[in-house]
Amino acid sequence: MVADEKKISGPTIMRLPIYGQALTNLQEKGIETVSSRLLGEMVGSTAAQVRKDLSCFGEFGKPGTGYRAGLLKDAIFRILGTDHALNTALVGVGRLGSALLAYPGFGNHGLKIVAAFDNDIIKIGKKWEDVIIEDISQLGAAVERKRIKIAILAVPGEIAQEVAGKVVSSGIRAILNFAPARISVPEGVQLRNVDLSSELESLAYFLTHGTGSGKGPGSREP
Amino acid sequence: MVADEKKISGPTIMRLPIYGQALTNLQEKGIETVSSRLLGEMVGSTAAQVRKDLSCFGEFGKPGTGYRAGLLKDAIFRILGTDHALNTALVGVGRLGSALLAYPGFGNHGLKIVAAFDNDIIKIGKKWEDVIIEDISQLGAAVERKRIKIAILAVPGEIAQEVAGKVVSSGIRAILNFAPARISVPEGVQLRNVDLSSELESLAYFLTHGTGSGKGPGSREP
DNA sequence: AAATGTGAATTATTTCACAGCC
DNA sequence: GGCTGTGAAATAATTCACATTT
Repeated sequence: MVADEKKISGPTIMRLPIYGQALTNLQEKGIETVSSRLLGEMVGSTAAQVRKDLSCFGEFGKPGTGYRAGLLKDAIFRILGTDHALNTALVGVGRLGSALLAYPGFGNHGLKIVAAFDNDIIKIGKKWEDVIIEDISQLGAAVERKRIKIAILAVPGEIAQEVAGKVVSSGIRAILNFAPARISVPEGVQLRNVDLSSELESLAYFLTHGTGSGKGPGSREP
Repeated sequence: MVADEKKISGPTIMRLPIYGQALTNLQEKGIETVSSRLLGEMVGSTAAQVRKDLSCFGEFGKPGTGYRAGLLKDAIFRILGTDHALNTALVGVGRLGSALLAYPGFGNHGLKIVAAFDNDIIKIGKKWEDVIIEDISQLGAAVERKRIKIAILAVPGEIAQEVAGKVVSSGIRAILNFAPARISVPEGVQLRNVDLSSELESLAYFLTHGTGSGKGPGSREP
């Protein structure tokens, strides 16, 4: 709510969670201060990149000293919006879905899977990691009752588009899609596809064709 | 082996698998020809982008007609290197790992999970999706015997770096890392991190701060 | 001395626009 | 008429270099 953020570029935003993760690690080790150089090393980037990214919002670094890990971490999660509760629904409790329910890291910060849906009569009513699986028809009601803001889609590719439609109808405006299929959503709905096959296939390219690592997450310092 | 590829940029390579997927869909429907406009729509991009990407290698499009879906698809998988066998090992058969073993799409093209490893004595020797789980100590032998080229890491974050070391020692030169931790590898080893928490967190940003969708996979036409 | 923040330069990527082909 | 391939323009992102602060 405070008016501080300037304008943050796309790639920078994709890196913020990674900085947040590294800062959390540092804090757990009791380290209170970190330089852009060290932070860059931790996340596989450069000092200059880190400073540019971090210069977007406020001033959390002191020349000669570095950044205050705690303050910076809090600021990052505040910018991301994960400092307050952001309830999430899992749609599709198959193998991948149930793995995501238990994935460590999804439970951190404001993000929390508070409901799970499936169309398999066998699964409905069962409890999985503290969440009772409901029929997909209950989605709309649950979204309202539990203030769900984000849906994680982990359904078979063939029904992904159909299910995405139901998700959008229920009022959800952000979808993280793990289904091996492209879906389309109306304007105003945020969509991110995590395509596991694509990741593997593009990795194959870099394996056979020399070095270069592309620019996806990962890589080594220069 | 043929000398045709020009120089393909990083972002283009990340999109090739997605084009490949779309072209496969078209081919299954019996559609033999596709325009850059339609292909762009299918993958959530623009016609100009598609043409630029596809212009990198050879000429598979005919003015006035479009691209030959079949030929283009084959060319893409040949460029990616997934037209011939590329054996893959899964390391870590926990919830996420076993979901990946069964993930549809990983079995397609040249990519195939031909071995799985874990350190849990209970799991070792069991068969999961046609693959017998072996002790991690067998990794080196299996890499040589089965010509394994890529490792998929799905182990707990705390041991990810240690396991990555073993993977590299075994001779593997490409790692797809699903562990919720950054790992570092020697130069010459291709590394790609798939950080599920980061994806969710950056999606949270775009949810709260208006539209813009970043530039990760996903988005809508202009 | 060490490290940030930032304008400027460089490099990369996307978009445009149009000549040439079917 | 519709569509590709591509050089040129525009936009975006990274890297550099350095003035400034602790």
